[in-house]
Amino acid sequence: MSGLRERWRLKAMRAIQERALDLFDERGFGAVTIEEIAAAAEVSPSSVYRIFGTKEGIVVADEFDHMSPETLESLLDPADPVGSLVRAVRAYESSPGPGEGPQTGRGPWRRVRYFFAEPSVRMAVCATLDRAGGRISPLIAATGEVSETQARVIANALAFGYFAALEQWYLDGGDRPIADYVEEGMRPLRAIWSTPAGDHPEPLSGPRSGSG
Amino acid sequence: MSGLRERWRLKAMRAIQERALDLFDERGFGAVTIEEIAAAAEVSPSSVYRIFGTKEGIVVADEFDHMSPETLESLLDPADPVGSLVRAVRAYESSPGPGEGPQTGRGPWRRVRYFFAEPSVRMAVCATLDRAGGRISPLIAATGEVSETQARVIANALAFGYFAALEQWYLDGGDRPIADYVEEGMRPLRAIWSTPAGDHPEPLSGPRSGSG
DNA sequence: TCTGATTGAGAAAGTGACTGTCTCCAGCGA
DNA sequence: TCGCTGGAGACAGTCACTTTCTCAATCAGA
Repeated sequence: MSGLRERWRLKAMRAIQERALDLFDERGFGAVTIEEIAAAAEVSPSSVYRIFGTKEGIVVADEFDHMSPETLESLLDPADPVGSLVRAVRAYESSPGPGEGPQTGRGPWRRVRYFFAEPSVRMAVCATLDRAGGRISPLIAATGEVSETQARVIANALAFGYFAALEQWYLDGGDRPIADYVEEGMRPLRAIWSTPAGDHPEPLSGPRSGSG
Repeated sequence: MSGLRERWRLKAMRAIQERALDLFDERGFGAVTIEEIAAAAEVSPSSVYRIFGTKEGIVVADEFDHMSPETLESLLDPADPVGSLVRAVRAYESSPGPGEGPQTGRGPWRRVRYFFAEPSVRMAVCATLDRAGGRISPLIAATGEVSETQARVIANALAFGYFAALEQWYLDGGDRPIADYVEEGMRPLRAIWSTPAGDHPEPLSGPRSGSG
């Protein structure tokens, strides 16, 4: 396993991201072309597109998109999605190396700045979250506690609630754990699960409902 | 008031949207160029960009973006955001002319198909909802019932919850009132407001909290 | 180790969305 | 009626992204 080709790809991926962020930090996202990034990373522009799809993809590098359904399922407890999200964020946050501050240049959080500073990147992040919601909702629906529509609503609330918390973290300067923001910000959502299940579903059925 | 220039702009706007949707329906979103749309609407490509900004903008035509802060504030009751959203949707739905089915070609809902069928349009819709969330959240925060982060989370839950309901409506074929989907889908979110206020806030404060 | 099939990187040309800039005319206020 | 101005059109340029082709390197089988 792990053929040379895979290795090359991984190496190129890192190189492109690092060099691209260097250039972005230096001259701004919009002022850097894919061609320049490719040159700096010593790969061809084609490879950049093969690996990341879009310019924004270099920054977003959708982790959720590449997460296997099994991993996602094992990560998300449908009975306590907020809690599992908080735990996941906390685990992720403490993994690379503690003490390395947010905007200290390095670290995986250097990217996050562009999530909120660059409109097109923000848009790409929203698209990623949207896809994440689409993957989460069936897991929520599988519990049978809520209708399909409600599962979608809840899944989106989770995905974009996380985003909201992340933005607040960013706006505050990024020097507190993100997980704290997620936990605090999403506390109201927990009321959903502390409500008797029977109070939610009542799926669409019966006569065509009110305003016809 | 209502100078000729305004008139021209409105007329052009309608023409562009109508003709563009005709072309999209006929040959697909991706296969139609701005130049063709401009020609069909008898305006210059520059005007298309001046009016809609992007190709996707022709379809999305962000109503929320152009809503004045006052209108938004009068529309949204921070004490019952879900309820006011449902009411707004119901009002909007019954306004143009009842009985005109969704995918019967005409009607304002012809556009919605592209929200979900065309990825780039979907992305633009997400961006619009994201901006809507950004405008809603201060209204939620103004109540003082929740922290700023929580207000952001809730605002996003509302905006993208609406989107989720709309998608379900679309997937079901679009022959029931959207408001029904919104009402049913967002029912769990109402639990947020039926929870004693004091249970939510507890804003970030005190010692730098848990994991440091 | 050699051989053939396959995969994937690079090269290059093309497309079209979007951005400036300029000109000019028509609408608006005096 | 007469400037003034804002906005529409024309146009050239940029660059993200696509498509296609070629070729080298990798991997499977003998």
